[in-house]
Amino acid sequence: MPLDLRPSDALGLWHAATLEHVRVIGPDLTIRQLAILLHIYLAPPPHTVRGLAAMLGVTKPVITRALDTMGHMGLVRRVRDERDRRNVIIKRTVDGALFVEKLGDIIIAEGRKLALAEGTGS
Amino acid sequence: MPLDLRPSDALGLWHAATLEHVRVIGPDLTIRQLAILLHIYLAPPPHTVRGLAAMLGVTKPVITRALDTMGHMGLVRRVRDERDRRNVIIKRTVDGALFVEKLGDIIIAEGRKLALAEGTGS
DNA sequence: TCAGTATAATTCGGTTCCGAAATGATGTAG
DNA sequence: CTACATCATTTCGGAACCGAATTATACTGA
Repeated sequence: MPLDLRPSDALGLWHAATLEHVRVIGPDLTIRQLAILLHIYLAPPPHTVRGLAAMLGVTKPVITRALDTMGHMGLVRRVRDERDRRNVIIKRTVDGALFVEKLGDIIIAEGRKLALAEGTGS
Repeated sequence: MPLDLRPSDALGLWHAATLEHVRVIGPDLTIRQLAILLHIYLAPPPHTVRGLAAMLGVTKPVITRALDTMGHMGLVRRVRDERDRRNVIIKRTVDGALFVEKLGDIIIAEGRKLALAEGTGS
């Protein structure tokens, strides 16, 4: 049951991984953009602007702007839905997958460090 | 050993908690600000601008601006160091402690949901 | 006292983000 | 074919953030 976190675990992990995120990845991603990116890569497709906006409880321009930025970084890709050309389908990219994988590595590494620190401490 | 996360656990937890963070807390905190805030509340004091800047690998103006914003939100407080009046000591506040606690609750709640979902799944 | 060092804050031009409202493009129903 | 509905995007004014350079304040040592 690896997800039954105690409060000190939860915040300690967030602290360590967020710190490492800033150090390694830098400031070039807001929390909203991160949430959108993770949802695109971890939730089953298809993903639309409207769907993402509803998911996060934000307006559609927020999604459009985030896709602009992340598209420019190569993390996501837009494709018109040919069934209904009003829709835009957001696709994954190789660079985006690598980015998400790297984030996962950071979290796991920091979690492991904390587990070790606790083990020696108690 | 609650922090020995598998890759799917780590990213799943990040996904769920970041999503909930955006929904509940909103956009009013950048990743850098979050890292600074967590460090102030989870690492032993005293905290100075210089120390925080070195910790995150950023310049001091980044910290100054973040403290301006978060100070205005009531999440942290600045106090001049009377020993060496060049230094600024960053202090915790009640509102900041409540904020961090709320974030911890979000993470724990999402972690518990994921643990349950895995339990039924396998 | 007077340079030199160290700390935090401020300024600069440029970029991005915010929410709200307006616009464009596409589909649907009468 | 004409309204209407539904998407996504663009525009607007205002705010925050970015890195780099500069300024202001305070300590230190000769």
